[in-house]
Amino acid sequence: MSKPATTETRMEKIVSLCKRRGFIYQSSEIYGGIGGFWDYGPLGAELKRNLRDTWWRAMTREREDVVGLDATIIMHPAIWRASGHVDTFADMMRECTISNKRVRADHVEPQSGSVIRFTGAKVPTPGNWHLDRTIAVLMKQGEHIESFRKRVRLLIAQNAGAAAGKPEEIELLGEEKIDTIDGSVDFHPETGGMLNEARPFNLMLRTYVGPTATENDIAYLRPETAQAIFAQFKNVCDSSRVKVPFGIGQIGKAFRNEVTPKNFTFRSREFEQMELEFFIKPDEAVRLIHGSVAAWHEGADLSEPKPDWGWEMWHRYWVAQRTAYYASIGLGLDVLEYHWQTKADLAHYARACVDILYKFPFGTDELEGIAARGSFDLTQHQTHSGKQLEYFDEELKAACDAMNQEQKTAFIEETHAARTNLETSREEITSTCEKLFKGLYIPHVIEPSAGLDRLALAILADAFDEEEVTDDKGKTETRTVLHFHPRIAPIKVGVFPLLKNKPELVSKAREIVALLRPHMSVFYDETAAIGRRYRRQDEVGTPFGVTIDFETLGEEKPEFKDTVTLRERDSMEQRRIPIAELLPFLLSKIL
RNA sequence: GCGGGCGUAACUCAGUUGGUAGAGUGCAACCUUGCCAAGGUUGAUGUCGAGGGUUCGAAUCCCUUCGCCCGCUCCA
Repeated sequence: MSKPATTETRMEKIVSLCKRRGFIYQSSEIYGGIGGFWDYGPLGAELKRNLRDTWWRAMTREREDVVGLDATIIMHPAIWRASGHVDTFADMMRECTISNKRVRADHVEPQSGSVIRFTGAKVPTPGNWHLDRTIAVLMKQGEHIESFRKRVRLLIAQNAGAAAGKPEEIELLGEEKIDTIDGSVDFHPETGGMLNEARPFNLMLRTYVGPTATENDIAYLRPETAQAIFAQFKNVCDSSRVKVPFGIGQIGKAFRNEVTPKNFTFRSREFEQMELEFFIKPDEAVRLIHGSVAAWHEGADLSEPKPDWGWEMWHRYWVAQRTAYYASIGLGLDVLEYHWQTKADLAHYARACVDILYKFPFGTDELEGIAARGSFDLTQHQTHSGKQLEYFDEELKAACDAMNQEQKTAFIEETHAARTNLETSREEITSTCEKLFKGLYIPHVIEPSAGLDRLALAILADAFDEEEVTDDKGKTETRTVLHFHPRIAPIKVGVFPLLKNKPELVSKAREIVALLRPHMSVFYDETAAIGRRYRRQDEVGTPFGVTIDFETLGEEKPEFKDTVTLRERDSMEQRRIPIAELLPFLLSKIL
């Protein structure tokens, strides 16, 4: 579509910049591209690596209570049956033959009414649009024939798009009642259109393990990284001397056969997740050890974990931790939103889930979900694998050993009275309590799960800016700049000799590059005028520029010998700094 | 998957009734240049998304296909 540059949207400008400067390319572009897959170019690779590193550092290295894991993408298919992904990601779906609206084959409610067949439809006016296939629609019991016809016209119009024009202009052809049905599941519950044959609809990408590639060899590319953590929970416990509460963090690729990849890299078929599964004591265990469970209230102190925290405090704690993380890379509360899922939104096993959303140019959408998942996942894997995944808590055991039988009986009664799920039987509760008395439980889990590619996109969108800059001569122009936080900027510093045809300047600049290179990504540029070189770096978000001029060499003003001009990207201000102070200064900004 | 829009240089886009493709920006080289996209000279880059068809001749017309955007749909 031809349109003036001024109407190019912010998102289009970002996509264009990403391509032009080497942040993000379409995958397989020279072969026409492949939908839902994106490659990171030289600068994008640096940006993404920096983001990955900040997460890993904040979530594992800087904490005593989190360890890392790097698991395979392809795992035993049974994992995905235990997790529920095979069932919910592989439904048999049927589509309405008029509207293409999709429903799960096993979720169609039986309906009754008259089946009306039309041999086609047409619009007599200019476009000469026509539908020349037979369609069958259910006229529901009690539906008036005229409102039914109106509904069918609307249905056809919606599906045909602009070509068919207004619904009221559509002329239905060859109307005929062909059947009366009772309790049929062959018509779409909303549209009444006849459904096609059920087809498998699988959101997990498949492959085959082994050379024979038979039905028995099917494996899946993981649709999330979390399950590997649960599957290796026992190994980590047995080999790492970790004690609940503790977490296992992982960064890795995941794959989903999205129906509609969209919004640039936001919804991709291959993407990278950064997930933490943080295992905590069940509230009952906390209560046994400490006599009570700290309840969350507005303004509660979440700065340091406390031994008497229950799941809700831990959940809030991780929301606060993750918020602090986003602030540390430049995403403050002004660009984030929080969506607390309601009881109705929640998956049946989840106790709470908050989405952290970023205000993307195309809409506010999810960066991360922080879910309190109870003991669902480990319990599923214990059941399906037959392996004991309970954790032995010495502290709990010691606390229970100090209780007498009366106290234990009272505890069981309290627990039964406080149960949230009324389907849980007294026997189950008693059995769980007896386990607790022995120090055994399946840990509960808090799961902060973030999308690395979405974060990279948010960072790009947030950093992108077009500033109106007025120079000394009063000339106004647009400066395109990416305001990356120095910590995550792909290039930390640009080094420029003021003039490239003066060998002393060039060799001094090369010395400074050699000085900085071991510590950070440095970009050396000697071409074109100095102003242009600054602007080039602005456009890729380099926070600092260092210029070597004749003062650096000690000419004219000896007091400036071995100082350089340091130019700051956001303010465009310059100051002189001794070369000896350059490295410590830059390191203080990027670490 | 359905409907609509679009696909020409690295980017943003022109391209007349079908006659062998252009601009601006960017990039490279040189000259000039003392600090915010300076000036000058020169230069490189296109299977016109891909495949097929019509035609003496296709960026242009037709068919198929792929990709991107929007809406629907889907969405742990």
